[in-house]
Amino acid sequence: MVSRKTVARMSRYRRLLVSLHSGGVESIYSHQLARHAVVSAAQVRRDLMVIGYSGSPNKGYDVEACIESIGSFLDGAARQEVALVGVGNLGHAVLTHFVEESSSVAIVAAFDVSPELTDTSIHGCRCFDVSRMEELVRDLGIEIAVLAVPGEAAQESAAVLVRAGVKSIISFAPVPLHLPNDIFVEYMDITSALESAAYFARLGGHATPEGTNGDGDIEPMVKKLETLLSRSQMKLEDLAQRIGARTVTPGKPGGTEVAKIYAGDRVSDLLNEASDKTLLVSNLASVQMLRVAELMDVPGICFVNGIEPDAEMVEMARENGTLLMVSPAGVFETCGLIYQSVSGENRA
Amino acid sequence: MVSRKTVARMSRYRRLLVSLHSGGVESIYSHQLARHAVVSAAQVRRDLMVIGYSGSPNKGYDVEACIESIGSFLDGAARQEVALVGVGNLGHAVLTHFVEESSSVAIVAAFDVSPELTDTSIHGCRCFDVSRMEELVRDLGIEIAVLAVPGEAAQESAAVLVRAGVKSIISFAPVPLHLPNDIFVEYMDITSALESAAYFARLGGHATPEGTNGDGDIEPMVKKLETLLSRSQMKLEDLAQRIGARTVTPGKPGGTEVAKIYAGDRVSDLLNEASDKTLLVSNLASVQMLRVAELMDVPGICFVNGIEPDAEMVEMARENGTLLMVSPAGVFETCGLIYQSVSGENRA
DNA sequence: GGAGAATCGTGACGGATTTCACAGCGTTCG
DNA sequence: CGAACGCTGTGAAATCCGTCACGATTCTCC
Repeated sequence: MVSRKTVARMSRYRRLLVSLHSGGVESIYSHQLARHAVVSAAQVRRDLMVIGYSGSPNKGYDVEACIESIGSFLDGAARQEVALVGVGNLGHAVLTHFVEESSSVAIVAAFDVSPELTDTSIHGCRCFDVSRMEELVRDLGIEIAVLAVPGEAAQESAAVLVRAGVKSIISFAPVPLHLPNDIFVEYMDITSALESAAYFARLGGHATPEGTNGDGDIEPMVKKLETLLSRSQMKLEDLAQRIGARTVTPGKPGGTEVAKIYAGDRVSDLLNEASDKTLLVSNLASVQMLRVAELMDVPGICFVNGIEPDAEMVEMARENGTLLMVSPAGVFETCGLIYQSVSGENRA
Repeated sequence: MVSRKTVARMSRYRRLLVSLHSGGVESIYSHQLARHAVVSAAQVRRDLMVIGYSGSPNKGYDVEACIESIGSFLDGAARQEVALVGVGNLGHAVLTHFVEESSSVAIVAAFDVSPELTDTSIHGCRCFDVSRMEELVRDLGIEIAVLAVPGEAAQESAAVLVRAGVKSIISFAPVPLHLPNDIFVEYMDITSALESAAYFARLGGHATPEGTNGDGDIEPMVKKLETLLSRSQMKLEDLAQRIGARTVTPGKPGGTEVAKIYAGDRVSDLLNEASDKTLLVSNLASVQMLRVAELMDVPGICFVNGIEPDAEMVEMARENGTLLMVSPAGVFETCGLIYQSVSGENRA
């Protein structure tokens, strides 16, 4: 019996893998996937073990095959159809979420009490009056429902759905549902989530001691950071996002991995240290820096303190295919953020 | 250190207690609250122990004091303010959810990229351009944020929020967030939830063996059901909802507890068995039944198979203050549902 | 007043889930 | 060609969480 949490992680893995695959990634190691999914590497390996997919020790997991494998575990033979109950704001939001998804689950019918919605079509999904719900759900053989109705109506709607043959319910209503215990219920309780969030916000740092990062050993810090960076398969663009920097000019198409960070503007050091996988962090937005960057094939530069490069530099960077980003923080903070972003991350 | 799940349950308890309190309930036993919250009685007691609230062995927990106590645990000294990022359908839905809530958390500002939303007010919440987010969040000292933006924008928004001092984030985006690990993140991932739901729907009954219901002993079945019913403090109206029956005439104001079920139409038995806390389940919609009901002070009758009482009966029932409901299912199914509803319930 | 029944509080226990740690194995480099 | 490296797969340990079971307490009813 595979647990609820494991299944949820599978879904997450698949989404990440699909995204990576479309980005051209062919194979991936457990710790890389772990980083993307924000879980531990051991967790990834164990989860993939559960579904019986094996990677190779030297190439890691084949992304395509792994997606396939998760698919055969998560998805049924036929596409599974979902009913949506309650077409208010939340219902609309849920529908919007799923128009693009060509996944193996699809919302095929919506129900609401409001007469003006009846027989309209929203994002390609037909809306019926709630009085026809039981009949339709039963006849269509729908076994999954999303409950987006007010709390008062939730229990009753759920009871009707279950009677019509629904096996799984996702409820946004802030009330516990009383249902037979072979019905799967997933609560998405915003109120409760907010109150929890408030509690933990007030509590302040409940930081898990960053400690040894699961697998790997602890190395001298510099070495470690480099290793982590190169392992993380992190693209310049990702990094920019993670530290909240704004990208001014795009880098080379397809993105570039970053394996090293150099902070400073000492050209001599730079000439020694920089490589084609180095991100330059500098508070000196001069053409000079760009020239050095081009010389050393440095793929990206991050200016700090919110310093904007002038038009000439932007032009030059664009021509060279050098990625320029601007971080509002200072050198120290920027480096700190990057470090944190790579080494000490929140694990769900 | 109190766990995430416990905190979430606290929130749930409080909401239920508040609702019960406004319904006139003064005190409550652990197993009653447990039933409402769909958890085990032991769980309730342990949770309340955590926050240091003590009930009395004979009266159970004082509802008002308990609400108070949970409040002092969950809520901070000052009201905590929340920022909403992304004012699409989902954002609207979240705002709607919270207009009525006069709780200790409040959404005070919303942010969106869309210029036409800027400086509008939605449900009394001012909407700003996202460019001012960092500044405003920092200046207002907001530490909690709800992230209702598309997946692509989630990581960047989160980074900005954290830089502005946010400690807790609730994210609806279907991507894991890479953040320092002293930031609390609660994911409300609809996609993942749906895929899990699909998986478990297909899997069919993963029923937890209903087993001994936590505390109490196992008694002969009839006795047990009665005990459970009387313990459950279940009102006729609740029961109707839970089995998906439609209420035709209301019962006595304030509702009536139901402690016993009698199914059948043998008047002689009925005269022996029925009490003022019995629900009659019958497939015979005759005036005769109503007379007996009145005679025995039976508070409610449930007709099965969707049989509608005629106008005369409805009139009579209304006069007598007898609650009439109609269940679409047969006697067997209705009884089964009630039984299930009382004894074997899904526990989240 | 004492027996009985019901409840709460809590230490002990057990199951589930995650992490640790290491064997096994292909790859790379000297 | 052998040694070192880095990864996967997995048994074992650790941790978290919920349940059980029982003593303590209070009320009710002879």
